[in-house]
Amino acid sequence: MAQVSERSRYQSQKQLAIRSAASVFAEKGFHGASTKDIAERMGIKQGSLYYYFKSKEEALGEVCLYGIEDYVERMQSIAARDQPFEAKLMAIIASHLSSYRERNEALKVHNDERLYLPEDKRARLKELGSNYRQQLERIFEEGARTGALRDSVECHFAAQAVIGMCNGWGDIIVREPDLDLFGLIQKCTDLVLNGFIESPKRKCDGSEAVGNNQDQ
Amino acid sequence: MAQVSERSRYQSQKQLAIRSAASVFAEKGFHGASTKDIAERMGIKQGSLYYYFKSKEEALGEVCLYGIEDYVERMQSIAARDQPFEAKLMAIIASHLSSYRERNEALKVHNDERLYLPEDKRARLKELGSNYRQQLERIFEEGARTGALRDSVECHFAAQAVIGMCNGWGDIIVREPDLDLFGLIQKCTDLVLNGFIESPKRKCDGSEAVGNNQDQ
DNA sequence: TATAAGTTCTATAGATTTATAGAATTTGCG
DNA sequence: CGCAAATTCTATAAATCTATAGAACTTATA
Repeated sequence: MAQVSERSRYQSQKQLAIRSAASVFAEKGFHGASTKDIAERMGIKQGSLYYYFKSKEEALGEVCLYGIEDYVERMQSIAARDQPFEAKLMAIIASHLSSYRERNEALKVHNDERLYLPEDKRARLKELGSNYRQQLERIFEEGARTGALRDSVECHFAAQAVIGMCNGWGDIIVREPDLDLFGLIQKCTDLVLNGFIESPKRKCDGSEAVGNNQDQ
Repeated sequence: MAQVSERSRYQSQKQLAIRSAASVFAEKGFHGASTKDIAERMGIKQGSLYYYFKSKEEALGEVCLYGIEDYVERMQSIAARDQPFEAKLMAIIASHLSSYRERNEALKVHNDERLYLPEDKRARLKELGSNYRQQLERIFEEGARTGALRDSVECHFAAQAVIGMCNGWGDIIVREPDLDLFGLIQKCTDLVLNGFIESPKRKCDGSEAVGNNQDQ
């Protein structure tokens, strides 16, 4: 019956295995999750899981990689755009927060569980994470160059702060399915751009940049 | 009887047990840590640990409570002060970030591992966490009332955002002992107050630049 | 010193988990 | 159909890990 090739079945089952592992790891943590849990969520028996993963640790490695690869790809596509700073920032925040709502429990697993991988298996993840942060840093640097940012802003701090803030919302987004993601994206962007304080000299050009972009 | 002395030994050993558990849980996670690990860090044998904890889960509960109690106490003392909004905000950020550098691996454990406690054991933690957030919310509300904050600021969002951002720095602070904490505190406060954007010219009335676009 | 309470140790039952081997089943295809 | 490869299953060893029981050791004090 299956018209598709064997290779394709393997691929789709492997994908299912990775997603099942992501789901279980996100819920119970790496050490709290058993290979039986993962296999059951996938609909096969515990022993069969080893047809797709050499070890539980390898499963974690693949889940983390899957999660962060997607995350970095989005960043690259945003960074490459020809848009003003404010629009890029909002797109990045939108992409980051959205990935917690979408298929991507894998990103949460990467954030929370990657430290349980041995050093050598974490090298690639580090590279990708640094890449993400550096691209965000460069966006801030460009914003500073074009005069959109205050002179005092340190781009390394800024990038780390935005990433950290978004990661912080990740937990809440996952736990509260009814949360208004779009409103949250706007409020976060507004915070990062303008802060909370009342200022006598506030830029208030509402039409600019911020309302007109949506990322997936 | 010798109550004083023996009682005192029990107390100090129990405290040591809680800190050892906090340290091991912070490093390996609740499920990744064994009671043997905790006992060894404490300098006793695995079985002896059960003189101080009825179960591993109870140990987690006590660690989490220890961590967040301290955290909430600091918030209460700050909230009670008679200071302008900006000073309180900075004090809160300072307190939060400092606790990751100090004795308080317990706060990190609370943040990362408390979900592995059963519902009923988490009730008290929830209460304390809510208390913290509500007090911070009230500080923002007061800031709004006194005109220090923009009208459009939503205090619930603001409180959650500040907490999330600080938690995000927690991981980094723990991992990088040489990080300049005082500089970080200043930069975080500056971000929350002023944002990153250059704000030249125009002041505007109530209508906000970014906050008014809803319905997704 | 003798005693009793307090603290820690040893040993182990019982449960769970990872990973492997080989049998059994399913699938694609000539 | 009937073969061979791909996929999944069963069964299990070996290594955990939690929690308990009871023995042994410590300490304060009578």
